[in-house]
Amino acid sequence: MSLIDTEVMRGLNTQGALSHENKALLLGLELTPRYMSASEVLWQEREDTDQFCVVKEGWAYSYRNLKNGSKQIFNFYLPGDIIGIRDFGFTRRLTSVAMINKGVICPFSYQQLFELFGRSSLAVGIVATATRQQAQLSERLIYLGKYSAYEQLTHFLYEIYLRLKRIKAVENNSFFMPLTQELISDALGMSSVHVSRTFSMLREEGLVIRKRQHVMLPDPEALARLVEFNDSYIDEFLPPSFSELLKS
Amino acid sequence: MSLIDTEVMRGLNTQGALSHENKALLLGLELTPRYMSASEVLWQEREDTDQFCVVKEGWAYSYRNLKNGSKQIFNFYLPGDIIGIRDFGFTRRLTSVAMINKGVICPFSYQQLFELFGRSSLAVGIVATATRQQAQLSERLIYLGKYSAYEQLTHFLYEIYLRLKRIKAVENNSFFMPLTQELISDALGMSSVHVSRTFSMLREEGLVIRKRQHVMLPDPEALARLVEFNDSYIDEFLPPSFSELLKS
DNA sequence: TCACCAAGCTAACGTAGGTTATGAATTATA
DNA sequence: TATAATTCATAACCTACGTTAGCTTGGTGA
Repeated sequence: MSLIDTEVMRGLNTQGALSHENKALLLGLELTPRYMSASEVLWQEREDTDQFCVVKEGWAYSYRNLKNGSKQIFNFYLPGDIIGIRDFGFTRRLTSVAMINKGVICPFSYQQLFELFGRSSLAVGIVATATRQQAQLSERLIYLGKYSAYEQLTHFLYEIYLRLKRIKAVENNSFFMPLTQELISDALGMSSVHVSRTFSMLREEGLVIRKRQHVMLPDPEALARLVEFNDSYIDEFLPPSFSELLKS
Repeated sequence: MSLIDTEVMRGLNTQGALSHENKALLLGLELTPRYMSASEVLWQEREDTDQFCVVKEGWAYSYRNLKNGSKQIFNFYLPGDIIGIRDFGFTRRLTSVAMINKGVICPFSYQQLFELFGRSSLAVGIVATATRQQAQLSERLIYLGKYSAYEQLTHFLYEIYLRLKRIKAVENNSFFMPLTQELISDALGMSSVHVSRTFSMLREEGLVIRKRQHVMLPDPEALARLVEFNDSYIDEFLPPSFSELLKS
């Protein structure tokens, strides 16, 4: 998997926005795959930052261990996602990142990206990726602040569903989700007991059927209606002016 | 105020990182000031995106009105902050932005920025700004998720204090903060009643003295210790490699 | 100076969700 | 196949915070 296969670049590409030159630059970034075992740590908070990673297989997550013993998860990374943009512009990692299940990641250095910046307009793609991730976090912020656990979990599941659908990892409204309820609770800022309770509610209502790591949403749109999902931050293409720039 | 006077660019500048050429480019962005009255709206959610703004005077905030009638505030913008980076890469605004008190803002178009991208390495500065804002949000996420209202408010006040100190708006541990308790409650995701309760606690403990829009923190470091404040996302300079790039 | 209104304080009461605990189901390891 | 370790479900109890309400304070304008 090369950088061109990541979410944003793929989006650019399908719009025919990338010039041959820019494509060549992206493909030129040699991405040597690294095989990761489950719960293997990519990096720890406060380590020096020197690289991004593209997830090729498996799921990963960024988190911070808090002084009170609990853990806050910021983001889950699915295949095609770029990890580490958050730390771009800082000398040290702001969060730790670890694999959830086993998988494959492809690291590439900041240095390589700098060289791109100097030679091409691809920077906008990176900026766009960064803002997209920020937008995802912002949506989470809303649900943390103002909605009940029921609505939070609904929103979370629907977001995962949409992201997996984008990478063709949903079949018959079913998908593989290697998350324990404890991981979910760390992401949503609630207790794992309450995650369980809330899953029970969703199950009784027939909205979510879950068997371990296998999730089925009989009627995904019903979930979306429950939370009035704002999917522009996931689905939207780049504005036309971006495409123009990238063709040059 | 030109773009060069914004937080990140100022940081770059004081490190001697900006080449003459890049400085000239930044200064060339004519920023015509616009005088804003209190609670005037800069833009609404879903409007077309076409510009950033630099806050010259006054405070502003980004927010979204929720279907349940409440409001979630994402960010407060102080003088020197750039508003609108969040929307860069999207065709429509993700949040509304309004002034809190009266002030002055300087808009500049995305188009102008694109031209910079094509001609210089300044993109890294923008990326860095975007990631810094993201980092701020991430910290808020932690406090929303895992900490009590007391700790949240403490963290919030200390963050404002630090940001104001950076722009020399703190004197004798005192500063001007034009926020009502209701605005704070919308930002922290709690009720305004509970914000008041929590302020009372902080007052009784002698940690925060507040008279309307005037705040004094007799011992700021005491607050920092309470929340183990991670200030790297506010204070840290850019990594050396960025500076190198920007000199060219 | 008075009237008005927004902002803030405090109290009383209700509830969503935290905590602790126990047991069942599932997976991993020997 | 037995044993241990996770993961999940459900119950009982508790608390931080939301909600509603009534009062005080301070700023603003005629």
